[in-house]
Amino acid sequence: MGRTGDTRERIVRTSARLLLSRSYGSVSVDDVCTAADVRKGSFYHFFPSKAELAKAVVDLHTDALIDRLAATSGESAAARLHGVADAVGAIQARFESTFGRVVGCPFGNLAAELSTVDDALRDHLASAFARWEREFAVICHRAQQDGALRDGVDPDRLAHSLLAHTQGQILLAKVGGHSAADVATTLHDLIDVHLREGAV
Amino acid sequence: MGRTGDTRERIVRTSARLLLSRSYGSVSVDDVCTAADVRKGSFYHFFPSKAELAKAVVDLHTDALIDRLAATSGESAAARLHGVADAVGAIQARFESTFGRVVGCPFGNLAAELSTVDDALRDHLASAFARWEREFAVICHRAQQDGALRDGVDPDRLAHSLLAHTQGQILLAKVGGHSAADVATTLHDLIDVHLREGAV
DNA sequence: GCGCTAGTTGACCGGTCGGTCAACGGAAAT
DNA sequence: ATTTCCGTTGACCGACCGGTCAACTAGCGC
Repeated sequence: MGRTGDTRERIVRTSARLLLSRSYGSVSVDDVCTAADVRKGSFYHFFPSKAELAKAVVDLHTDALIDRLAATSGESAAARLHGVADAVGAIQARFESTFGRVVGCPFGNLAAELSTVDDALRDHLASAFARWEREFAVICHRAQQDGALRDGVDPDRLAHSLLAHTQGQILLAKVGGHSAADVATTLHDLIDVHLREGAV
Repeated sequence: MGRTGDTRERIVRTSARLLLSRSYGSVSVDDVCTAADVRKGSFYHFFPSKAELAKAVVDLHTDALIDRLAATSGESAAARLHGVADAVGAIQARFESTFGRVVGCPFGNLAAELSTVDDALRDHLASAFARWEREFAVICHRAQQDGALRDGVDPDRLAHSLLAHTQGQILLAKVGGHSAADVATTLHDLIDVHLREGAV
């Protein structure tokens, strides 16, 4: 075996930061290399292309998100639903304090920019979103079993709706210059209208 | 005066098409010029920069959207609310048939990609979204006056929520390969949960 | 201590990027 | 008919893009 280092990880983490602060198109491989203090040859030793780097960044965020959702607990399913909104709010708040403003969702940003440009990356993002939605759906189904959902509310549709709302809300906050706290608030509102009155 | 032509308009319309089918970063000025059969010098006669072209494209879509919303009528405010969902669905369906798949919202795509990159463009998009949201809000307020809204539903928040939902739903359809019809359906669902039962 | 190999380096490449410019052309106003 | 000036043209620019490569180096297994 040859030597071992943290170069690859440094590249991914640095890219994650740069991709949040700007767009995929405006972040060059040279930018990444400079910021990560890595020579370009090393970059292409680990990644066959810039697009593959983007996938790695998506994976990084996916893992982080799943971890945080797993840590989200609450007595009732209804409370766990609100916990999801809190998790999203917390992540966005961290980004906001790091970059000084809402910079968007790591998945949503890449999805909007590259879904029509790179099919492989779109697939990758679709999988990430699907996984995310499945996590939501599990909680929504439990909420329904608990009788916390309003009549006629389909748990799968609610999960999808929740995800869409999250994406849209973050996007609007990003372009409108709103705060991460507002994102969480409107998310809580959406959950409330789907819950039976009095449910906790 | 010198001669007059449709060059500028041809540039804008061609760009609108290209920007929907791909991303801002992946569409070069040369691409636009080739597709519009315009020489680059002419392009820069009308637009000081590529970013200014993007603004013009945003304006084009804004006008089209406002026109369509104005044409949306219905007996009751509740029906007009659903008419908004239909309008969005119709626009997306047209894009879908043109490009063979859901390609995203013209505003949302640019907002996601460029909000963190170009401040002037972000402002421009923020104004477009604000105008859009105001149109929604008027209808939501009327619905409330008609007593069609569920108790505790704030019309302004509903308008914002509707916009966010639209954006998120379109984004998810784009990355997930869903159809424009699904977007409209989920939008109708969202409206229904905010309406008092039995309201039309 | 030696060989293997994963990791590193920096020079290099062709193409494309957004943008510039001086010269030219043609319709409208006089 | 001449002036005027918006519109048009195509050659041109330096910077930067993503990506390549041959030579080199340092650590692990032996």
